Amino acid sequence: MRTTTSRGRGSARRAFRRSHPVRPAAAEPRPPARKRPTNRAAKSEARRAAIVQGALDEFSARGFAATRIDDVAARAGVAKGTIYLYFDDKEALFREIVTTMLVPLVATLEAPPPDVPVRAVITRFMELFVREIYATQRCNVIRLVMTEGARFPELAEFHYRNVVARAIAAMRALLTRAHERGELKDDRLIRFPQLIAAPAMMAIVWSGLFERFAPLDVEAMMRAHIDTLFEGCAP
Amino acid sequence: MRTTTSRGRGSARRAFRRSHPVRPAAAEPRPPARKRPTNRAAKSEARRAAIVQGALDEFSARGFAATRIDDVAARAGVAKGTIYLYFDDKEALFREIVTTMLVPLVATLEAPPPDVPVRAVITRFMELFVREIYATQRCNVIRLVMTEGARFPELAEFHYRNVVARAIAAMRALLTRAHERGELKDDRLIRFPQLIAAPAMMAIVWSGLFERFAPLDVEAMMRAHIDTLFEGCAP
DNA sequence: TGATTATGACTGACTAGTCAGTCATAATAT
DNA sequence: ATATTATGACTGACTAGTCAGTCATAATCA
Repeated sequence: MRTTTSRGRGSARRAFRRSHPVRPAAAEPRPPARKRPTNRAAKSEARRAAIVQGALDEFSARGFAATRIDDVAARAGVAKGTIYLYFDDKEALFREIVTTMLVPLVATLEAPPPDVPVRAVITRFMELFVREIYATQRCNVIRLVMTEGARFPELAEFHYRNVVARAIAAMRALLTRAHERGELKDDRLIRFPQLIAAPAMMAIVWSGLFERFAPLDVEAMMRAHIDTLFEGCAP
Repeated sequence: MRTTTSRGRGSARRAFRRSHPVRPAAAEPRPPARKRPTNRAAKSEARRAAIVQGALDEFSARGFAATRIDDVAARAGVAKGTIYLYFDDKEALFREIVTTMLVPLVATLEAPPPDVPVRAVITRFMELFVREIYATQRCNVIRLVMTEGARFPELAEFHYRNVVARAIAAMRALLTRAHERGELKDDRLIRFPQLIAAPAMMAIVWSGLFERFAPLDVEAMMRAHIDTLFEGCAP
């Protein structure tokens, strides 16, 4: 089935420019604003969005390998061939989803966090996680990265460099300042910021596997996590 | 491709009994020790083991959907048809692996833990995790459950009931006794024992996705985790 | 303005290939 | 001798990706 790194020898090269635009509007060599420059372009953008949404739904429900392009097309209300006008192949479509859904979110983490107590900042992060990730489709996207990432090394690497590494760097900066201010007793969390995010990941995995018969109160767990993180459990 | 819940309409029913034995050796109605009571049975058991091992390798490397039975057969040094003598279908083979590799381990957790300080017990658990799971093939099996579980609801449920639920129950019992002994300041961990295991899961996911270019010192992270768990990070 | 031509987005039947599972035949043990 | 176990060529179901052709819309002309 050629699951990984597929590239049918003569794949839709034609579609490449469309598939990786730098936002077409800006890059064009000036078609000097004739009439409505929109109708065609607008429709195109809408179709593209429909395809991405359809693909996200299907990938979320079935995973990469088991998703049929025909089903994505049906969901997007589009013919199969149309998808190949917008995306090179199944894998490119998959990458697009992951990229567009997750990368923008990192900016939030990197925004210079106010010098309020770390605990307050981390508490806000956790609220953000619950509201903007756990409760949204982004949760599915992250789950997809975790479940399919091992089979798509470039995707995993891209995700690491553009999401994980940046998030960790931001977190480290924050923690380091807090440490200097004397808000942390040592550098444990600075060395392993993963410890802060681990329960969030646990929540995503848990909900994907066990939610049906063992629901989890994620908000409460996150609160318990933060309490533990700062106060510990020893009396 | 019929990834999920596949069952070619007329699948190898013949093989069912063989595929779910209660360990043939024990259950047999006494074949009263002729000469070598072994040759046939032993060979059979060896083949079975070879198949399971081959399947584990392939599934670990490629995931369920992308694994070809032909490759499993090749790896096991066996013809394709032979696999269907031992297992009903691809899914049964997959289940077998998960079951036999993980279930036995739970017993260790359930063994009445000595009434030493919780911290010591949990430290031992973490060492056990690193030595018996993280550093072994079991790590791949758990990763498989996490990555494929969502597409195999029965598998996820089986795994929950036979591994996760039992581990959590054992952990809760342990924590409750510790709480009564005054070793915990409140019931946070009792309500969310997931918080104890979260970094272990993080380690498994991380190693699967990012190990290549961002290795993680799991032992050190686990030590940091335990320190945090009990002492917290506030000065 | 309205008629005519050009464009390229869209379609879906089709190709080329994959792979789980079967079964007639062969090998082997008792 | 014959029951059991193993083999691997084969089948049939299924799907990613292609491409020749259609048609709504845009551009151009009269």
